[in-house]
Amino acid sequence: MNLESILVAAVSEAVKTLYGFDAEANQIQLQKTKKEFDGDLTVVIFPFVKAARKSPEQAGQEIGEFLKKSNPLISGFNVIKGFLNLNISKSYWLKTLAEIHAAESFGIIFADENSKLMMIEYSSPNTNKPLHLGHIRNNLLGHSIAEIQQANGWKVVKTNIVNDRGIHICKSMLAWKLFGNGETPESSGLKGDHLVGKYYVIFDKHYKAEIKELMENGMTEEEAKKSASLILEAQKMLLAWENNDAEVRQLWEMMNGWVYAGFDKTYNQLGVSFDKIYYESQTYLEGKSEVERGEAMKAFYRREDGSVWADLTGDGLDEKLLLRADGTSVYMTQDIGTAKLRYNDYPINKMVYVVGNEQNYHFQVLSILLDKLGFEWGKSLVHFSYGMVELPEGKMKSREGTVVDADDLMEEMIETARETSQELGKLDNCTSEEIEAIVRMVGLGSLKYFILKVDPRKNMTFNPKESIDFNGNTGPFIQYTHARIKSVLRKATEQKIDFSSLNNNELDISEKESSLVQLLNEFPSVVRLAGEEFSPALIANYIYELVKEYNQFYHDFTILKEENPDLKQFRLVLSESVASVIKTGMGLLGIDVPERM
RNA sequence: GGUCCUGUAGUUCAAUGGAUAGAACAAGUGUUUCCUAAACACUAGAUCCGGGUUCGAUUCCCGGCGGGACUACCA
Repeated sequence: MNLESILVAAVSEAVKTLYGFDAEANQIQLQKTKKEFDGDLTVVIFPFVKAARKSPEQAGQEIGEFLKKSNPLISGFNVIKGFLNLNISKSYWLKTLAEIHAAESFGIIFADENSKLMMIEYSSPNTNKPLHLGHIRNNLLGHSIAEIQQANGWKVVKTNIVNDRGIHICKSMLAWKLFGNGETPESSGLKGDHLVGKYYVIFDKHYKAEIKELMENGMTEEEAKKSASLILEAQKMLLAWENNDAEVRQLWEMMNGWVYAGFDKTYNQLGVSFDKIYYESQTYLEGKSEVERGEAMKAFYRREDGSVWADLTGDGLDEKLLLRADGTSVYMTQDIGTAKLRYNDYPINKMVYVVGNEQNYHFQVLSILLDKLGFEWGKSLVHFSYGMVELPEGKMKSREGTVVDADDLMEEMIETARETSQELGKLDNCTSEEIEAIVRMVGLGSLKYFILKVDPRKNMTFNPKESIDFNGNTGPFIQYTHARIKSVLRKATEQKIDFSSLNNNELDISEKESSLVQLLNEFPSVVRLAGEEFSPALIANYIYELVKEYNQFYHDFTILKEENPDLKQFRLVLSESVASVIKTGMGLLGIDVPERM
């Protein structure tokens, strides 16, 4: 039984004995004692004052006395207002640290054959332009959540749906065909995804010019948008693609090949990966046939022009297009097909889509459509909806060139890490390979932590003009602390000091030390909560707090020069445990920590 | 218009209905013969407005005001 449940039971017994009060579980509120007060854990007395018919102070005093007498874990207490602050015995914390230190993978639950399977979709890029900062948030969240769920005992399949077909792809293809003069990644020196993105922009430029011209000749904007030759050509291309036109398919394969090579580099740099990749081009036909099946079973209906729709007005929503009049598919069509294929391919217990909150409506609709098609799992899809990354001026707009490119940003962060390291002279004794590895770790660590420390549901702001900090609540701060601990441990090993376990369980350790053990002890429940809430931010904030506390300890106490060998050993064990939790926790965020920096 | 999200120091972020609303950055000041000063310490600074529920509300409810997203034969 853990400390909390022991105390809850003890408090329950206390109020029963003292006041004849049968407390319900949620009435016994145990919380961590705030820093400014003496104590480790605090019982909130207010729920009992009515039954006690005493002032909160008096009741707190009585309950405190009772607990202290009946429980050797409690070494003391004090009451302030309606709060009973309990001191937990030092020996308890020593025993706890020994357990933490001995644990194989503290805080982690491994999956076994009985574990349930969670499929997590993230990234889901379009193959018409390179990845940007918004995708970075998506990828980091998806990867981290997969790690966190795995640490909570789920079997996880990471998946990606590549939106490799559709009108937007045809736009890049058409522009390249018209204006590209055979340009390739090799001939241009451009990364493949950037090259294709360039033609997407070129399409848009020419398309806009054409619209403008048509409007000057008297068309309304709406008419012009529909009748511009470029868009008609792109639509024709999409139709040709769906009809397996050899030439279009060949162009498509070539350009997508460029993009995939580029994406692979970006994913690799970012440190994310997938167990199973689906391609829209391979799932949309399944979606189409599902839509047709839905039409046959009268879940959907066909309009006179041949387009197929779902009427969702009964669900409080609008009507939703599922197939265009020319028979081509839309985004929703393929998502239906992809979902079905996934459930065919895997025994999925929980399907999670990591997709931005701008698509809340889309997933609401998808869920209903799958349900209407008779899939019993339709309503159980989880849309993990995260907030947008905004610039100080507002949303990033690819057409206005305000996007922050993923490759550029990562490179900048690594360069900043390199400069900082040089200024501080931290890596003067390292080989160039080591330097490369460390500055990469630190640069990416700063970026990843910056993004993941924010509550995923909230929008966040990124200011490209102010580069991401390396001091304070940042990735490098945490990495630095880890490196410092490792440095001390290396020296201890050199000095042949044994810190493989604790020899003395009756040491008189300080408040700061016992509170560090207490904090370490919270790690498993933070991992549990992060899993339930789908929130890497909880892990990030926890690690920051741990590291901040540890740095105070490191500053105020000496480790290797401590004269009492048992105390020295305790501090080494404590330090090693902190380093281990930092490494594990940061690992759950997809952030590496260095041995030195 | 409709649906949904959101509003905390100058800025970026925290706070299972609990104590004097925490950090970081930016500003100012200090700490190094001592295990890595990418550290530590100190000073100053905030809950959009109005009601309600509660012993207690940043948190829950209602009404304003501000910001955002969605509401495409785009993805």
